[in-house]
Amino acid sequence: MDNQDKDLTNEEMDLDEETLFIVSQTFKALGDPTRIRILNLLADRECAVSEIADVLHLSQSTVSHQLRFLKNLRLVKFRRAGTSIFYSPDDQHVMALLHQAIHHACHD
Amino acid sequence: MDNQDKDLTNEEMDLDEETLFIVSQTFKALGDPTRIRILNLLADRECAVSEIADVLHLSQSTVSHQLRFLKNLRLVKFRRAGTSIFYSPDDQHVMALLHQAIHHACHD
DNA sequence: TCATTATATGAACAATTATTCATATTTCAC
DNA sequence: GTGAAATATGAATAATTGTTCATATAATGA
Repeated sequence: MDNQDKDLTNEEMDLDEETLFIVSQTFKALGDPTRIRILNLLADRECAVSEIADVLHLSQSTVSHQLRFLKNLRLVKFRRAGTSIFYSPDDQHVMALLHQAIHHACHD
Repeated sequence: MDNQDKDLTNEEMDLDEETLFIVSQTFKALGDPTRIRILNLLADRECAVSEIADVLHLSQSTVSHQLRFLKNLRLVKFRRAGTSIFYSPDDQHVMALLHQAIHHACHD
């Protein structure tokens, strides 16, 4: 029996390559403490790069690199305001996953 | 203002180190295609190591290594039956995260 | 006990990744 | 335009990680 032979939802069968890629990329994005801290901060409020660096005690370069990572996956968006660039979350699904995981880690 | 000064839920503030570690470890576990495929299979049914290897076309060693990884994080449990060892999921929260992510990847 | 089957483990290797340092780019005020 | 401030980028490095190969351990049946 292969994937085409069932009309159930796909989730109990072997995943196609694209889905597998998207899912693993998404979780990989959330699998680093620095990115978790950045997203968790942005969940609270839109922040400029330097602000993130200050609040989280990270170098400007580190923050910028990680924001590029998150931007490439469309997990954050940004707007320019003068010389500053303000970042905010751009994927409610992923933010929900993060929120859930934090909640479970805190309460279990 | 530091973390003790608010009585809101913690999730909008900087995370303590332990929570950060647990959350990032959890997502790291889900951040690899092989582990995702294994967990997704186990979500459907309890499986022996060799069965996982066969179904997913992976080497016995790879499966065993990844199961150890998942076992260390208490994401799977196992029972022995003769010379076989059957694995199954052991963390409903993490399985829920995986299920959600797959669902979103498939439907968005 | 011995051979067989199933699983686990350790070392080695290639690949990926997070951070740092130095420097480039962009915008604005003057 | 020039200088200053904010952000982005590239190269280099150290650390982590996933797989493979070879071998060890454990349970079974004869």
